[in-house]
Amino acid sequence: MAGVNKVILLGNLGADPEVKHLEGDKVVANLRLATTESYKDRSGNRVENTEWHDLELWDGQARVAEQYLKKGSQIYVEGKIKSDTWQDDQGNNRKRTKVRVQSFTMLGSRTGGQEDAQGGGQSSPAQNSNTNAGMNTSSTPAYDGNDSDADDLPF
Amino acid sequence: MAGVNKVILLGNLGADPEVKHLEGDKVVANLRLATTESYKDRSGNRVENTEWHDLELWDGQARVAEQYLKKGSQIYVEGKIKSDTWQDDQGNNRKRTKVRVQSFTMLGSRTGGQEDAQGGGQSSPAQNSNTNAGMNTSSTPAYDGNDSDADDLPF
Amino acid sequence: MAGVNKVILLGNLGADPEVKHLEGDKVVANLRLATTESYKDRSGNRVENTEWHDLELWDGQARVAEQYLKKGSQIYVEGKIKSDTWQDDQGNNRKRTKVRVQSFTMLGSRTGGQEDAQGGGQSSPAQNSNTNAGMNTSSTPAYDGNDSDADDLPF
Amino acid sequence: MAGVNKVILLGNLGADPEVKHLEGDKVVANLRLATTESYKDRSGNRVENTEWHDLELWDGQARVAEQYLKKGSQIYVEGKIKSDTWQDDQGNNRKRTKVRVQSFTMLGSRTGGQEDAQGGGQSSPAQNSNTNAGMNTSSTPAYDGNDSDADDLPF
DNA sequence: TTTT
DNA sequence: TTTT
Repeated sequence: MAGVNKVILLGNLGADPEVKHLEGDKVVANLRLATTESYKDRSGNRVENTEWHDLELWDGQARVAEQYLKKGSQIYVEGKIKSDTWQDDQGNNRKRTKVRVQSFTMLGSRTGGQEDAQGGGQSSPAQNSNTNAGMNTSSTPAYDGNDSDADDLPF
Repeated sequence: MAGVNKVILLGNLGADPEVKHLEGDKVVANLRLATTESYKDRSGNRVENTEWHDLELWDGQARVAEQYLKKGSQIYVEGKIKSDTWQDDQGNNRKRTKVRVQSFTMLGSRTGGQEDAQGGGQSSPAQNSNTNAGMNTSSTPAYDGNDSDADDLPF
Repeated sequence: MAGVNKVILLGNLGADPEVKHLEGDKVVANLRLATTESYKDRSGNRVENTEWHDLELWDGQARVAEQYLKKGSQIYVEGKIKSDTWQDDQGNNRKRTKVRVQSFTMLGSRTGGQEDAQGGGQSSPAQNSNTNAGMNTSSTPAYDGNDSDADDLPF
Repeated sequence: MAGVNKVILLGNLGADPEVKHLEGDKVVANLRLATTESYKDRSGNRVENTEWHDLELWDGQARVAEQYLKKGSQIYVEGKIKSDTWQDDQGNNRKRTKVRVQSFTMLGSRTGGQEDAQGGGQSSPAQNSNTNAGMNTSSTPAYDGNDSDADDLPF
């Protein structure tokens, strides 16, 4: 009965977050995350393999994502697999799988250049560096996922 | 560039493994795994939520699954998310997500009764217990996923 | 700055939990958990290797452990590594490392026999089975670690 | 019997790797890794908490670490907890816990400046950025931990 | 002793 | 000291 459903991802965003502000103060953000593995094949050639993940974040997490993440951002994510199933117009069973994010940590950005990878707005000089500013949406375990509490935003 | 794509699951099989023996000694097994979380809602009622995962195992792993797993088996799984994308008859982009298993460990079975949850064939009395016989397809990290080596089967 | 410190264990308790009730309603439980890996060495002999872990649980988690866990219990654990450092009588720097548990799930018990591995008290027949009764101290992510709330106990 | 003993860390090195070349081509590297969590306490003050981990890497992994890691490097690590126990001069039981690394991925470096944190030699412009050059010691699961194969070095 |  |  008891189960475990845990996903750990580390990769880069393929696009800016898509954020929807719903009624009742609810917010949802959808992210496209690429995780790339690279290895040598038999002939010794380096091969790269990229997997694209659909991430879904809610409320506090979504707001942090909206403010600080953008195309190219590198993040570490913990979450769980969550599938939606429905019937399409032809009556076929359809399924779409995404990762429901429970916490994430910003690691840096690949965009390079002088733009601020963390989305601007911080006054702390430390976080204005382009490299690995490091920010965790749930650094203290006691509030993991408790994203309805705006005061829990990590800054 | 470097990425992490890791899935950790613990749950029970919804059906016996579906195994296909392909040419060239290759074997693939598909499993349906349920992970159930349960929690109390606002009204204090216990709610259960089951997620179904499509697992894919190859070669050595698939052979172990074929021999020892069945409907009801409880397993711990490590793997990665892997999606297939294609166009359907109507030209729509389709996507199917599964978990490519890298290693798994048998924990027990929910089938109860006197049947042998481990699929029979073992002579060890210890492993004939219905509960938590415990078997790992890749107990030693050096061979994690090296499932082309039949000698690496864990028994 | 941002970091990840995560431990995932699955094993059996070597002894009953040691529980201390402190002032101010605080409770701490210490567990000894064995994780065993087994593999074949070069000569093809099966080798078993057991690692012993010191687990520390607080408050709600500790209370669940006290009630339901005992020597032999099989559990799945998520937590983090946490070290205490101090100077001993001779002025040497000493360090003791343990795993601070954030959530755990009961998987079953190896005690066999007719005793109720889950500590008794449940009325649900499903949970009275000796096998894998399955109970999670934080099945819903929103309350992971929120162990100060007695109402969050999973039953 | 079957067990799981898994550690996932993401942090920065507190010092350059200490590498010992042993007889028979064996190499061992020891790393000091800091994982920092930060959270707000009740008064709303940001608190930082750093845990220091002793990492041990062998052979192929150790050689990669020696070449490419240094003080300040940010890495993602998978491994397992491993303790040594012994008796000290006074006959007391002593225990030292470390993390035996199974795979790691370089994420970047905090050293800044013009030095190439990844050790130089890459021609890909993407990898010449000082940030998040990304390199994985075992990108393909089939060789996780198979560090006796020098050809498995990821470049 | 890292990092921000 | 667990478990098989």
